Amino acid sequence: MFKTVIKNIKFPELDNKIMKFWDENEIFLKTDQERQGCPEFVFYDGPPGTNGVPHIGHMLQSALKDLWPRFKTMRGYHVIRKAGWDTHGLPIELTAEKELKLASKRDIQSYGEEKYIDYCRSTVFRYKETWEKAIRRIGRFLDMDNPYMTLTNDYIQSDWYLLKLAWKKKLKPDQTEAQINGKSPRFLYKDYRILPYCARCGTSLSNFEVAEGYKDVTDLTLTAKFPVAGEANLFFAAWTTTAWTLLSNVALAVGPDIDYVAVQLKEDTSGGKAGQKIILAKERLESYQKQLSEYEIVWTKKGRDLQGMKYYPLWDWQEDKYAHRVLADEYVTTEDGTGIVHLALYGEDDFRLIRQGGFPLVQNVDEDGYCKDSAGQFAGRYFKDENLDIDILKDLHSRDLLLGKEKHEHSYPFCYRCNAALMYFARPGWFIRTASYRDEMLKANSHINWQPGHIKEGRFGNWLENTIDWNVTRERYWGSPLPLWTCDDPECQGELCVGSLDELRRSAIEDVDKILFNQKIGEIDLHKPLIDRVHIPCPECGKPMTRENFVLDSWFNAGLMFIGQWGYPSTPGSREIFDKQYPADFICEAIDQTRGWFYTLLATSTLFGMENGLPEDQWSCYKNVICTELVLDNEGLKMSKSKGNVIDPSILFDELGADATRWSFYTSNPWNVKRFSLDQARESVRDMLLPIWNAYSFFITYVHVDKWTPSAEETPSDHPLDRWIIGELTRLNRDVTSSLEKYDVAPAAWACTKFLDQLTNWYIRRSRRRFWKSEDDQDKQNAYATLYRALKDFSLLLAPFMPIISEEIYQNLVRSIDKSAPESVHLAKWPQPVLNEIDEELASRMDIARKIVRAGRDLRQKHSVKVRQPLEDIKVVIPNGAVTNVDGLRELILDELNVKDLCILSGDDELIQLKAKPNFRTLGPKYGKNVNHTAGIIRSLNENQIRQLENNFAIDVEDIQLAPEDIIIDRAAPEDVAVSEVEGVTVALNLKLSDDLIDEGRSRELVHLIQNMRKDADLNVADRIRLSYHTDGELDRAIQSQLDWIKSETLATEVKKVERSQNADLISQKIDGFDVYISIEKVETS
RNA sequence: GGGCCUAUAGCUCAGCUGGUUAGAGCGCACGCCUGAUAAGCGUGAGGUCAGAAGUUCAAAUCUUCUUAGGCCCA
Repeated sequence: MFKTVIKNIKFPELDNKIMKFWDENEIFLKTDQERQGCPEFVFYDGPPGTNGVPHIGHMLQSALKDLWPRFKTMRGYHVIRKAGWDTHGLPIELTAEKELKLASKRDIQSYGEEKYIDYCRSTVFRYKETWEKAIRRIGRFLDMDNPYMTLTNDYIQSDWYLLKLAWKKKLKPDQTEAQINGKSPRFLYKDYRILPYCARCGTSLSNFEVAEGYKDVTDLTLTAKFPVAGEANLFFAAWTTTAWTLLSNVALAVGPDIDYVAVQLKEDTSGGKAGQKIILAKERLESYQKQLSEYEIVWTKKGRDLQGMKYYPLWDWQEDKYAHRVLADEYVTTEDGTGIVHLALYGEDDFRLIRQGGFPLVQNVDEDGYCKDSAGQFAGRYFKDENLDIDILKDLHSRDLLLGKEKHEHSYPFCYRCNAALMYFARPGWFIRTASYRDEMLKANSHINWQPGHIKEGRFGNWLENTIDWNVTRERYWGSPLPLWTCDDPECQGELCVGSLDELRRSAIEDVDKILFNQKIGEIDLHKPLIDRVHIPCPECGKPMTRENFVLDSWFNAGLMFIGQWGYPSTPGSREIFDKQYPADFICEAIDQTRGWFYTLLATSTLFGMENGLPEDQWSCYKNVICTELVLDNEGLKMSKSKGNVIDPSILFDELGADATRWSFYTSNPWNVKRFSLDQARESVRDMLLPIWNAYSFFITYVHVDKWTPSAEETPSDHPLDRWIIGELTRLNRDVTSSLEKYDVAPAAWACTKFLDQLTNWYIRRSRRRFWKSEDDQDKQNAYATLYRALKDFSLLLAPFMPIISEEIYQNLVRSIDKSAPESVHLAKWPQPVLNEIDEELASRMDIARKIVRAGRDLRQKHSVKVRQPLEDIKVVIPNGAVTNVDGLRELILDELNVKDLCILSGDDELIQLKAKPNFRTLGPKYGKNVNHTAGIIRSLNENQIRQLENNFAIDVEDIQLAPEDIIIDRAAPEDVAVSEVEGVTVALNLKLSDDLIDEGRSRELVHLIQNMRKDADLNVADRIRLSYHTDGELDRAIQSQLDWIKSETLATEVKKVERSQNADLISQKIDGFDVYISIEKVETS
């Protein structure tokens, strides 16, 4: 027997109940166990960092990430849903630095590397429980007991495995990169890159940190004169805002297409002596007017013609036979300075050009910000020492190498921690040659299904096209260690990349297990600082090698979770599970991951795939991906603490519950920016949850009255409502299934909303009488069986979306009467749509019936005739081409509109005016420019002509032949008749009231009053009553004429007309202005 | 500065390959219903489709530009 249903449902309480049920019965575990041996559906969960709290955007993520695993489990797949946590990376170190009040790497050194790293480790899981709670609260099934964590030894060894793969792989000799720098052809190689760097803190900064610290400052800028080699009195003029970088100048850059002039000074000026010739961009002449004064242009040349010219360095100690030449590059502009740029190894573009041009890598200011001994008279000076600029300036001036100086205001980055001026410094790092397998990554991308589609060729494709080699290391402390050892002898090139702990054991000089044993955590620990104490004999010279002091980019770390989560390949058993769990069918993250996780997964898995001989379509470790957008507040602003517009997810759960919160994310495309508000989320309760609950509760109420139970061999009903709703259910099943298979959630949700409307506002509404009528006939059985199936299947289809309410309904509708059924809706089979249950013809007839009803209601409203007042007849005109047969649906319409008769009129009734409208779709191609002339003719066609066309005859009008398909016939109602039209369906209601109709209407009013009294008396729907009333005259006549009907409607066993004095319980009411006195009394059944 | 996305009713969003009068839900107004009832239903008002130009017989839809917002990267 079905359990009774709480009318006053509180969804957050239902959440508790169902989640408790899941826990106690280990439903999640069973989704794993019961699908063992089934085909795998592979889902990868991206690892969030847990030193921050989850926000509403993560709820969107969770809602989506939970949907497909549930769906696929029901579809018969085995789905592993392993949680993951990102436990490395800069955010953790920044938190630690802040809390320990450490401002620099030097501070960290003096605090103690080991203590610092211990502290980092201790903060990693600070909000892990908060995360776990939020994930559970939204009803997500996720294995958080066995998560993958990037800090484990198994995971780190996966890092090592992949790095070793890259290290072993070499460029082919014909690949150009090998020629450029003559460096290691390995796919893992050491190089430099320019990073924002604080010399005082000894730390490079992330872009984000740099952005924190820009300030407007006034600096002394100067324009130096570089003497052209072999030409007396000819100089290049180059401008700089950082005089100290001149100490490391190695080249000058010009724009290839920029016009440069050599101007000869006519007199001595502050910038030079008469006769000297200065080279600068023509466009910049004007701004040097003061220094140049009177001059003459000697020649004009394009920048590219200056390329290769040699010049003398500003100081003797800078001499280097490979340096001090001019090169041309597009990046040079004439926006400021002289249009000639001095290059030193303290800028990103500089670095690129210096490298491309094969210039020496000179840095005369060291990483502490002091001039090196090689910097002549400036050795030992601090780079931002104010006098340094002035001394350089004076020195140049004294040797007539200064064209000009001025104060210049610009914005310059400062260290956000210590306020010192930053410099851009070349830092070492280890790189993976991603650029050399760009084409392979593009091929891999071609096999990925992106939602939304434009990401594939757009944002992500563009990013791949522009891939440069990937710096996978950071000069930090807390992270996966780079497993690369290089020879202590600087002359020796020996290096070794270690691919696993076992390999390290075999290779190391020391006893690895002893050195790496971390007392505090009681196990081997591969992190710094222990790993730094391991040495390996050099394969080249046999001397000891020391580990390169880097940790891995945490993006690299996270990017190889496809092997890392199993600890592949070093963990026993990982190969077997990896083979089954690669590649992922589905991942889902926010759009910022195109440069993050989406990219790093692809970059690592493509390398992995190529090296392991996987086919091209498996180079990407994910096949389908949904990119979600941001969740904003209802003003379209980013939620942030400072604006105070953050919606705490727990508020949603406490007020609305998990299902409603989830649903509010499913109803719009997740790849569009979502404006989110609590009010909007509340709509999910009102629009979906309550109507579902009401429908379910309605069913249970009547099932209890009739003690109905489903039987195994239901004969299919031929009632049109039943056949129709089953067809719509099947259609829903088909549409939801295909949408979800395409990873397109919103249309699936919309289809559910539409079905719910059809179920509640039409099927149940129109079937109510079938449930409450007293005969227990086949029709009633059919109604029960149909509604039962609709609710049951609907709950199955909703299960991936709203796991709670669907579980509750399933438990009652299925499990409470069939203990052999799957224990949970989430272990049940997804219903298979039987497509021949969709009767398209019936569906379109039903559609017309609903339109007729709408038009009829419209008329009643316009003429203020209540639905309780029966009317004689309704006339309906249905457009040509539509189904004219409403047989079987006639009763529905009559009942809904409370009319006695319905007649379908042929199209030529006087009710209707025929109008022809041009069908541009066919006319356009036929008439082209003359389409408007033809359209005019069509609009002025008379009814006869239209009828001819309607009857499929072509006609000629004004020499133009019109075909039937050229017009669209519009049946409009003339303004002055009581007629209404809804989407082509026109109806007329007969509003004339006969005495009989009036009597009927009044007795319906009486029934209405009695029903209200039943409700007020708290009677059960099946309780019988005795009815007493008093009235006279017209109203009494009406009651007498409908007595039997009134009795059956109100379940009155007897009706007594009484005098007012006879019964004190009589309650005074009014019907149509007549007084009536009524009392009811419940009949006690024995 | 570059790439990508977005702009449609008061709000949140649909609108496919150009083609009838641009749709839905919410909100609002009015009304209905009441044997799902601290629910339910209907009708109505409300739009120069961000702006401009172009292609076309025809543009919310295609092209270009502009404006505003967003994300990512420099």
